[in-house]
Amino acid sequence: MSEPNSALPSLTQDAYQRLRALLLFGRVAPGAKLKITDLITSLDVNMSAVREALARLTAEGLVIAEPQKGFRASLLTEVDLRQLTDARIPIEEMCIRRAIDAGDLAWEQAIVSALHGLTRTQHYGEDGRVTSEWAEAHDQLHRAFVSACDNPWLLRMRETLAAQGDRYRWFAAAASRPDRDLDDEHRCIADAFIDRDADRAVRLMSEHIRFTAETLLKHGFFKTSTRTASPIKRQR
Amino acid sequence: MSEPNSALPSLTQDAYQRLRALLLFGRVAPGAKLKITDLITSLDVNMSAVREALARLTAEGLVIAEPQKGFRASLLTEVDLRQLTDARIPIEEMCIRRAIDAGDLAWEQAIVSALHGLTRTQHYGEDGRVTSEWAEAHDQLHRAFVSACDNPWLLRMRETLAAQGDRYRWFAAAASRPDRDLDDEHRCIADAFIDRDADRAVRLMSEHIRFTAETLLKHGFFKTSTRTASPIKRQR
DNA sequence: CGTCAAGGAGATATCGACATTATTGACCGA
DNA sequence: TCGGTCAATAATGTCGATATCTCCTTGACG
Repeated sequence: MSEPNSALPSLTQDAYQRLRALLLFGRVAPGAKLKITDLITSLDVNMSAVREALARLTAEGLVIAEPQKGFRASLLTEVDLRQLTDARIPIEEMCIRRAIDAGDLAWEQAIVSALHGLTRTQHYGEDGRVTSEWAEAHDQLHRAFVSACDNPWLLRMRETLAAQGDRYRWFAAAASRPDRDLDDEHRCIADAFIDRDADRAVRLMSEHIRFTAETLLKHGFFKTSTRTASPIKRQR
Repeated sequence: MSEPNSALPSLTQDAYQRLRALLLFGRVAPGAKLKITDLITSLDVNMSAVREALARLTAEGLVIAEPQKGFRASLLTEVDLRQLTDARIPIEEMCIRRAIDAGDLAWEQAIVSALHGLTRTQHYGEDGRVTSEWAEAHDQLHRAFVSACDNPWLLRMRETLAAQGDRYRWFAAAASRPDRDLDDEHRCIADAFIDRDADRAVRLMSEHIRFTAETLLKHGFFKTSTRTASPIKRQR
C-alpha cells in the first residue's frame, strides 16, 4: 500500500489548517458563531478535533472563545485594523532588513520564482472574488521576501500579524476590487529586494501595507463599534 | 495571555493556565515529554482538556507537537535565547514608548503599586528556588510598565516573547541566583517611566533584558546543538 | 555474534455518549 | 399589548472507551 501517513500526518492538524484557511480567506463573517455541530459536519471530523483546532486558532487570535458560550470568529473593526497596521509595519521592517542582510542567491531565486508565480496566477474568479490560488501565491511572495530573515521569532510575529491582515483583506476583497496595479507594485518591491536596497524595500512595503489598509478603511467595510452578534453563519 | 476571567467555569481553561504556569515557572525540563496520561492525573482533568491545553500552548510556541508521537516542552538553546532577546528588545521598546506617551495617572499608580508589591515579596524560598509569588509579581511589574500602550497587537507580541523569556529565566534561576540588585534595577526603571523619560526607560529596559540573557548564557545552562531527546520527565 | 523480523506493552489519536448550561419560545398575568 | 416566568430545545463542556500507532523487547535465522 502507499504512504497515507506522510500525506496525512494527523486528522486534527488537517482540520485546523482547513478551518484556518476558511477564516483567512474571508469565508467566515467577523463575529460569526462557530458552532461545533456545524463544523463537525463541515470539516467531517469529530468533536475533539474541532475543539483542538479552535483552541489553536484562539491562541492565534483568529477565534475568540467565550466560556460556556462557544467560539466565534474574531471581530474586524476599524480601530483594530489601524492598530494592526501600526504594529505590523515596524515588525515587517525588521524582518526585511535582516532578510536583505542575510539573503543569499537561493533567496533571490525564491523571490523571482514567487513573483513570477503570482503574475501568472488568475486574480479573479468567475464569481468576481479573488481566487484562493492568487491569495495563496500572494502570501508566498510576501513570505519569500522575508524568508532569509535569520530570526525565527520575528518571522513568527510577522506571520501572526500577516494572517490577521489577510483576514481583513480577503474579507473585503470579496466585495470590491482595488484600482491598483498590484503586479507592478509587487515587481517594484521585488526589485528593491534584489537590489539589496533595504531602505527602498522598507519604504515600498510600508506603503504597500498602509495603502491596502487605507483602501479598506475608505470603503468602510468594518464597523467602528461593537456590532450586534450575528446569530448564525452557515454556508455551502 | 488573556486577562483572568472573573468567572472560571471552564475546566479546560483552568487546566491550560495551570499547565502554562508549570512551563513558565521552569518546572518542566526543556524537551521533556508531556505524556497525556501523566497530565491527566497531574492536572486532574480528562483527556480532551489536556489536549486542548496542549494545542493552545503549541500555538504559543511553549510546546511542540509531533504528530503521532505526542507533545513535548519546547527546547531551550543558546541560539534561540539570543534570537529571542534580539526580537524582544525592539518590540518592548515600541510598547514602552507608546505606554509613556499614552499613560495617565492610574498607569503611574499601577507601576508604583506593582513595584512595591515586588519589593515586599519573598524572593527565594526555603528550597533556594525563586518563589512563584516573586515570579508572578515580577511579571506583573513588567506588564504594568507597558499596560498603557494603546496597541493590543504590540502588547500581544510582547506577551508572547516575554513568556518565552520567562521560561529561560525561571528554569535557570532554579540553579543559581544572580548577583544583582534586582530591586534597585526595577526601581530605576520605574523612575524612568514615572519621569516620562522614554529614552532612559528604553535604555534601562534593554540593558535589563540583555543583561539577564547574557548572565544565563554565561552560565551555559542551555546546550548549543540538538540535544538528545530526554526520554521521560516526571515530577511531583 | 550481528541483523532483522515478529510480537507485545504503552502511548497517542479518534470517536460518540452523557451532563450541564444557555437560548428560544410559549404561556400566563397585569 | 407588554412584561415576566418557566418549560422545551439546542448547543457546549466533560468524560471514558476503542482503535491505531510507536517503540522496545525477544527470538530466530544467517
